[in-house]
Amino acid sequence: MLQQTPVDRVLPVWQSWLERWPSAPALAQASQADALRAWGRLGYPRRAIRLHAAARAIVAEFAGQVPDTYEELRRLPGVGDYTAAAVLAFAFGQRSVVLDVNVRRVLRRAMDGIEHPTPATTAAERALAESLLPRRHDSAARWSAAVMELGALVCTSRSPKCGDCPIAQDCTWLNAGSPTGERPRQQAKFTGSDRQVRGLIMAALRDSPVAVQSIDYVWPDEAQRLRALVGLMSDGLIVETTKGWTLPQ
DNA sequence: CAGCCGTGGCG
DNA sequence: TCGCCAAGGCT
Repeated sequence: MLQQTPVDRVLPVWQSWLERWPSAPALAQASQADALRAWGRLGYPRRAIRLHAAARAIVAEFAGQVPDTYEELRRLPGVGDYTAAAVLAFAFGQRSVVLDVNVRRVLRRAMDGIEHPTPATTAAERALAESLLPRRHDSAARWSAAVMELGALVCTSRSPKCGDCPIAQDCTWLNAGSPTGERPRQQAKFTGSDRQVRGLIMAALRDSPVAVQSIDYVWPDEAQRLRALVGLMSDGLIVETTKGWTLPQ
């Protein structure tokens, strides 16, 4: 849920989700449609499908127990480098290099003196993080949590609160006068995009099925609407039934 | 590797 | 108002 989504927005959904499905086997028994509805408006609904699929994989391949190795975690749908590393550190207390956008930004500024990290994680960056990570396992997980928090609350992308920063004296970027760097990546416009159309379709189907001949009220442009429907279908987020378009059961 | 995938709050 | 950006992952 936290992938590309602020903690404050995730928290209420996460709580009700775990109340309803407190374990992987519990989630595995739910329908995809129920998972998608419980996901609500968190965004990127493919994550809900992947989380649900991961729960079923955990049941099928790991006897219902979340695996505790990097390789096994990475086999689960929706689990990439960051998520696998985070689960190892924060759920299992292992020493793993957790490189999310917050950690990357803090290290970039403090150590390299550059405002923004590159779009993709580099080998040098990984080596640096590894060299800074405490050797003790419990200290390592605590360090990662602390740096992530520092990046999320103080060393933010826009208007960082350097006055509140505990490592301000040692920050290369701040000591260099906080030079403006290049933007990491520009995000495509959302209004009028296929993403918006997909979101509108998903929002409608979370409430109830929509008859095939009635779906055009969601978005007038037929070509774009069709593109969104085909995409959502191929992503396994919607299906066409006798009742019309619905969430997958 | 670049492009794509939601949503909402904030400056 | 509107662009920026958020505990990434996948193709």
